[in-house]
Order: sequence, then structure tokens, then C-alpha cells
Amino acid sequence: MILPLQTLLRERITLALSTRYGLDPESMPTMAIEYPPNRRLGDLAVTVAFELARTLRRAPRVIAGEIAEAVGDAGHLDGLGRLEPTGAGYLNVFLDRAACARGWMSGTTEANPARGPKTVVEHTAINPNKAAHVGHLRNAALGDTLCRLLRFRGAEVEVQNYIDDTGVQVADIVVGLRKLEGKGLDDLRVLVDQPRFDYYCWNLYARVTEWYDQDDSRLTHRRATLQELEHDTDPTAAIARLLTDRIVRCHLNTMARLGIEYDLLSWEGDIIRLQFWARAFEILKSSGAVFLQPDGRLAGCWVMPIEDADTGAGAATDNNGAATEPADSDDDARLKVIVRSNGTVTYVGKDIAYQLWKFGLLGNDFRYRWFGTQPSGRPLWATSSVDTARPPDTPPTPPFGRASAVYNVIDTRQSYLQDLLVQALNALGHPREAEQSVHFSYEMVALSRSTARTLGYADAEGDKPFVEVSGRKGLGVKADDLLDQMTSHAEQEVAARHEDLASDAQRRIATIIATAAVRYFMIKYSKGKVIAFDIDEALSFEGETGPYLQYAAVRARKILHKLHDRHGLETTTLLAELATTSTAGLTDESGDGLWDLILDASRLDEVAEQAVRTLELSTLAKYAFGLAQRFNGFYHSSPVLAEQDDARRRWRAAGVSYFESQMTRALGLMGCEVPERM
RNA sequence: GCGCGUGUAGCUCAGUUGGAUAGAGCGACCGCCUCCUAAGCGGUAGGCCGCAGGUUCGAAUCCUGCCACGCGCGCCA
Repeated sequence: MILPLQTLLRERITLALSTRYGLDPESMPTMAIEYPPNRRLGDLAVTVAFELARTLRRAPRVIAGEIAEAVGDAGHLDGLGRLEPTGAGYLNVFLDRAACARGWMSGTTEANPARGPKTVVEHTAINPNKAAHVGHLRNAALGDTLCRLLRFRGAEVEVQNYIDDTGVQVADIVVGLRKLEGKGLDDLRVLVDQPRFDYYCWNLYARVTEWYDQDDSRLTHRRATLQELEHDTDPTAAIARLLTDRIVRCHLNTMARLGIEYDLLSWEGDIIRLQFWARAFEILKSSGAVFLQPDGRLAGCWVMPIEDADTGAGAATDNNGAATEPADSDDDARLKVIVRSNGTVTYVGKDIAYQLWKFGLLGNDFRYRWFGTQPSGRPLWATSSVDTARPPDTPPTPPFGRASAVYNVIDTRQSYLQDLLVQALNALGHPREAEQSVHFSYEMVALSRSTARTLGYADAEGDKPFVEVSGRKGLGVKADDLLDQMTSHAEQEVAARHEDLASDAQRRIATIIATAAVRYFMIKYSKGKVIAFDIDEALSFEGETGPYLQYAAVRARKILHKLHDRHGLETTTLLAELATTSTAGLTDESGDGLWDLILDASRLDEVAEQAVRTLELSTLAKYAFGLAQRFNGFYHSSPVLAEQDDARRRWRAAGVSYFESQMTRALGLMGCEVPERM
């Protein structure tokens, strides 16, 4: 891993700048380390000379030369090779290839971070009233990858999945069951055990929506049902409980197909029953973060003042021009209602209470109940509003919440609400938590024109390049349908290549491939980009796809296996013997391609760091793809088994082995496995 | 109206806190399976980086203005 080496390089140069020019290390700009466009120029490039040109009143090239001189032989230690001024003022570094490669491959440079601060990541949060669709897959894939990255960097991560079981969407299904299907609780008990119960609800939800649209008066059924849910009145509440429990289990099964698991299911109903809001309201009132609006349009409401987007500076500039505006309406615009004049709490209110709980700032806690064991063996808990006996043979309930950092993975349409959470934390005097309260925001998944047409929505008029997914209308690609199509496509491909494999083995491989295809597809786009989901594009296994990455890893493994079979060469002994293996095959010009591969493979930690820092997980995907491309190039140009020279063959094998392990880790961070064959 | 986001090759997108010749996939065209798996590799064609100014040694990247598109902004959930 290259990060420690970069740190070392920065230290060396900082020291040189301090001794040579007397610069204060504190005031120096953060030193960017780049990669020159081609290896002949060097392995790393530092541009600090350009930035210092002005203050030092010297040409960048001269500065670069002086830094190189000042660092001198100190650079040769620990894998840093020689420094060389290049071009207009770049300071390029030529690494000691053999020393670096040996270090990376033996894992001695591995940073072993201590158990970091506890981080809560909330993701998935699908309304428990219908099947999951591709939009939910983007959320879960991003959220789960983020978790894996955070753990990779040493954090303790707790994954929460919020279940909004009290909203109208659930009420609508209850209405549908009763009014459209004529079914009650007993019928539902049979229904939920039918396969694809979530698909049944998907269709029912669309039908209810249509049914409402035909006659507005039918909405009274929704209101009545919603009231019964709020008051926990059976049998309505019992129907909703059974319904949401089963749908949640459907969602969990879907996500499990992608290797996505959770630690805690947080049920909104419990937040309400345990009166989290009442507690949060006390806190908000006593701190003055909310106040009762005495008159005007919002008379009788408890409101929270809203800051303008960019700090408080915006409000000050308004002072000049605002005089002409009617002061009343202008003020109202910057107030967010938290409690309505009828005394009920708004959506934000519940969110604030939950967010406070995540940080351990609420003072109240949930009860917990055992929810089940997930495929990997990981336990899953759910919140509860009553104490329940822990089933035998289950682990003790862990201490949930009390995080020092919180990531909420929610699409960009929720930005406004998420911003309000941060403002509430600030208003309550928790600036540190406000700072650590991160909205991982991303754009939605829509449907491409052609895919929408394939689904039978030909009427999607207008000139939009995409069609928005709508659960309410039943318009969308269901997650399980996509996975099914992916899997059967992969199965055909596997069968065509490996007739000898038993069908269950083919099936297993196909599943692994399909998972990678879906997950990579959801990760490879920048978060700020709307994905116009196209089924044909997603179904492709060629080019920039998950299977391409897996294929490269499989090829690498194959080489290592054959090396063992034909030459009796074990990877571990191979790596151990590198210390005494002649390095010509790596250090001379013929080793450039091999070195490029090794250097690129070493960058995983740097990329993971960047992905988390910028919350741009596509960088991880792009890096892994680039690495796979590089390996495939190497694969075609540099045979390993057929190489005559023993030392050269060993170095190539070592490079392949290093690539394989780094690629496997990169795929692992994206929740993808490497199949045994492809 | 205000806020956020997006605008780069025919299509879908990268472009690392401003850096070296703007890259990749798909599609098109031309090649490569006696050789570690062709889910692969090599090559060709294809670019006023939305427009106009500005900042600087250097701008697709930063600033200002404009244009286009998307999303958000309710005592709804």
C-alpha cells in the first residue's frame, strides 16, 4: 500500500523546505502527490515548486532542483529512490522498485489502524409496502460500499436500516387489501407466505393509487386507516405489523443476494411509541431552538428558524434590500414548522429525535428484539417499544447508537431535510455532532426511454431523456427482476464456457457474477449523476462492468495455480524468496510494464481514502477498472509461465499475485467476490 | 423567485484538493485464438470540454455573468 510511502515523501520534502528555505512546516500548503503521465518521467510527481515560485521569487524548475538536492541521499531510504526536477518545475520521484515491491508484497508497510471511532451508517430505508426497485439498489450499493470502506480504514461501523412503517404508503396497502381485495388479517396470513409477496403488494399499491384517482372521496379510507395505525388499533394495526414485517424480510432477502446486511432495523413506530419526539421536543424547547409562533400565518405552530444555505452571511446581506419586502412573509419563509398548530409533529421532528438518538444525545433508548441471523452469520436486531426475552443461543444485545459520526445515505431530494437536521444539532449546541452529521447525497435512478417502453409505459411523452421511477404508479424495474435477469444471463455465459461444470456450480458462479454486475453498475456513476437505467446496458458483461474486473482476477488466479501445478511454485514461498531473487526483470526497461502494474495495485489504500473523503465512491470503481485494464494489458504482453528466465518469471508471478490480492480486496470493498472460474 | 446538482467524442460517462499530449466503455471500422480462458487484446475514426469574460507560470477544473436541463423549497408524508 502506497500511503505510508507518500507520507514519508511529504515529510522528507517538508524537512528539506524547512532547512533549505526556512519555511514553517505549519504554513506550507498541503503537498499534492500525482502520477506522471508516463513512467519514464518518474513514478510520483510533486508540484510544490510551482506553488512556492512566487513566495521564493525563483523559477519553479530551480526550486525543484534545490529541493532534490536538499533531500539528497535521505531519499534513498525506505524505498524512495532519487528525486529529479523535470519539465517546467515538477519534482519527480523514481522509486526503488525492488524495495517497494518487496515491502508491499510482504505487507510490512501495511498501516494497521487502531479501532477507530464508532460510525453509524443508515442506508436502504425502503418503505415497507412493496418490492424494492433499482433506485433502492443504488442506495443500498452506495451505503454498503461506504460501510466497507469505513471499516477498511479502521472504523467501527454500525449499519442501520430505517423502516418507515407508519406512513400513508403502508395505510394504502391496508386499504387495498380490504377494499380492493376484500381481505382481512386471516387472509393476509396466507398471502404473506406466498412467493413474491412483495410483488403482490407492488401491484396492489399501483391499483390503490389508481382507485383513489378515480374518486377523491375514497381518500377517507386512507385517513381512517392512518388514524387507526397511529392509535395502534387492531385489527388494522395487526395487519400493518404483519404486512411490514414480511415486506421487510423480502427486502432483506433481496439485499442479501447482493451481500448486503445490517445490524439494526429502526422502526419508526417504535420512535413514536417510545415518545422519542416528546423528549426531543423538551430539549428543543429548553434550548430555545424552537419557539411558539404567537401570530401570523403560522400562529400556534412550534417553529425552527432556518439558516440560509451558506453560513449566516446571507442573512446579513439581506438587511439592505429586505426593507421593501413585507417583513411578515419574509420571516415566515425562514421558519420551518416542527409542531403543527394541532399539536402533531412533522416529519422533520421525528428525524431530529432519531438523529439525536444516533449520537446518544436524546437520553432515551429503544428496547431491542432479535430479528434473525443473516446469511453470513451476522446477527440482526430490530428496535422494539417493549422488553422482549432474548431467544436462547443469541448473542447479547450490543450497545446501539452513541456514534461519534453519522452517515445518512439518502438521495438528493432529501437534502433540505438533512440540512435541517444539521441546523437543529447546531441550534442545540452540538456543533461537533453537526459537523459529523453527514448527508451522503446522490442522484436518483430513472428509467431510460427504451427501458420504460419495454416495461409497457410507451406513453412516456415529453422530451425528457429519462422517465422517473414511481412506486406509486408501479413504474420501475424491480430489484429481484433485475437480479434474476442478470443471473440467468450469467448462467448462459457460464454454461457456454464450462459445460463440464455441474449445474449447481454454474448457478453459484452466475450468482457471483450477477452480483458484481449489479453492484458495479450502481457504483460506477458519480453520485451527482442521474442514472437513466437501461436494462440492456446493465445486462452487459463486457467493457466497464463488474464481470470484467472479476475476469481479470480469475485470470491472475489461473496463472498462479498453473505455476503451482507445473513448477511446484507456491505463492508464499515465491514471495519469501523475492528477497534473494535477481531484480533485473523488474528494474530494467523490460520490467516497466510489470512495475506499472505493481505500482498501480499499491494505490488501493490511497483510493479508498479519497473515496471516503469525497464520498465519491465511483473513484473506487474507476480505479479497480483501470487496474484490471492494466493487468489485461500485462497479461497479453508478458507471459509468466512461458518465461524462460527464472528470476524474471518469479517477479512476474509476484506481480500477478500482488495484483490478484489487491484486486480481490478492491472487489471486496465493492461487495463483490471472485468466482473460481468464468 | 431562492437553493442544490448537471452540461466533456454519435451514446453513456471519467478526468484525482488548478498541472505534463483531455481519457475510458459502448457503438462504427480494421486486425489478433497452435501461445497462462477472446467476458480478452491491439489499431483507426470521432472533441470551439454549454457560451462570454476574469484570476495565473498554467483552467475542463477556481471566480463572475449568461444559457439549457434536472431536483428541492408545504402546518403533505
